[in-house]
Amino acid sequence: MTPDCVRRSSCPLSIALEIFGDKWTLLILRDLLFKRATTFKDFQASDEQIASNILADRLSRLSTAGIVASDRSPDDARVILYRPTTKGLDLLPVLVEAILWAARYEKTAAPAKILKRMREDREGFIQAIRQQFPPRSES
Amino acid sequence: MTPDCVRRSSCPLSIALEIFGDKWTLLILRDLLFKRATTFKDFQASDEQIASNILADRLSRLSTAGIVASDRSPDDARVILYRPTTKGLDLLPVLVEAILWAARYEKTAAPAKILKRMREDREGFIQAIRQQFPPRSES
DNA sequence: CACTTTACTTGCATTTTGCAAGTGATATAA
DNA sequence: TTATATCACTTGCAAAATGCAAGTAAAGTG
Repeated sequence: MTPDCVRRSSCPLSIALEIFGDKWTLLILRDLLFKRATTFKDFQASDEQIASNILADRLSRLSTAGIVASDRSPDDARVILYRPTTKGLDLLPVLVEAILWAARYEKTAAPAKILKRMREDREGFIQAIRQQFPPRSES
Repeated sequence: MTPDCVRRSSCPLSIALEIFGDKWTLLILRDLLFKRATTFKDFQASDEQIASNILADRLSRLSTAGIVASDRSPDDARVILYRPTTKGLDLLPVLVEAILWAARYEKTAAPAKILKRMREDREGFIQAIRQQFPPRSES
């Protein structure tokens, strides 16, 4: 993947794609935001079976990009707890639009109820998820 | 890239990413929708300098996925004219959200005027672009 | 009829991905 | 205290995707 410092162009879409334009990055964000994944193990447990080296790489990039933050668990010093920053939460509209598009045109397992909610009250849906993540200083 | 027939999971986001989760696919769509690119040459002319083999591969995937359609030019039989289908136009919200996100958090060359329009009248902005593409039977 | 243009394709080097098997630090059980 | 398990990675290597430069066929131009 392209490092942050060398950009193909200054087009916002191109820059966005250099940050999350791959098969895994937004899926990690999905687990973080929708499935409340917090640990490395949680992310490894998703259906898509991400390889541990790729997961480690993506988490580190997301962290560098300021999209996720992490701390060691106070209960177990082995565990690292990942959480979205505001910049990460602000990717929710992108996730929602991508999900709605795929659900409209492809055969997916998206629950009809959630899709309905997303479609009919996009803002409310996004706000409900945001509220699950308490504001922090470094976010 | 993953072929359409073998899916990692039935999650809509995962499926969406199998279709456009790479560094180039959405940029091609950007050129098609925002810059009115119609020919192979037009797409090659973008700032990001896509390699011709990758461009050919992505156009063929987009075509297979039903996101773009193409016809030979009536004026010049060498030229193939690409255009978005409805399914392609329906990716506009994803593009817009990605652009707004990048413009908010990264240094980009996005014109302030267009961003303002996108932010303040997302629906109108999208509709204005849609109307530039007349409806067709195969779209 | 030579020359150019268009939309690709081909061959090959480089980079990224994916898989399986570690590793070190910490926790837990005996 | 020691053995074992768990957690968050790392490492090595094969396979796939990407990027570059050069080529090609079909069609248009002077």
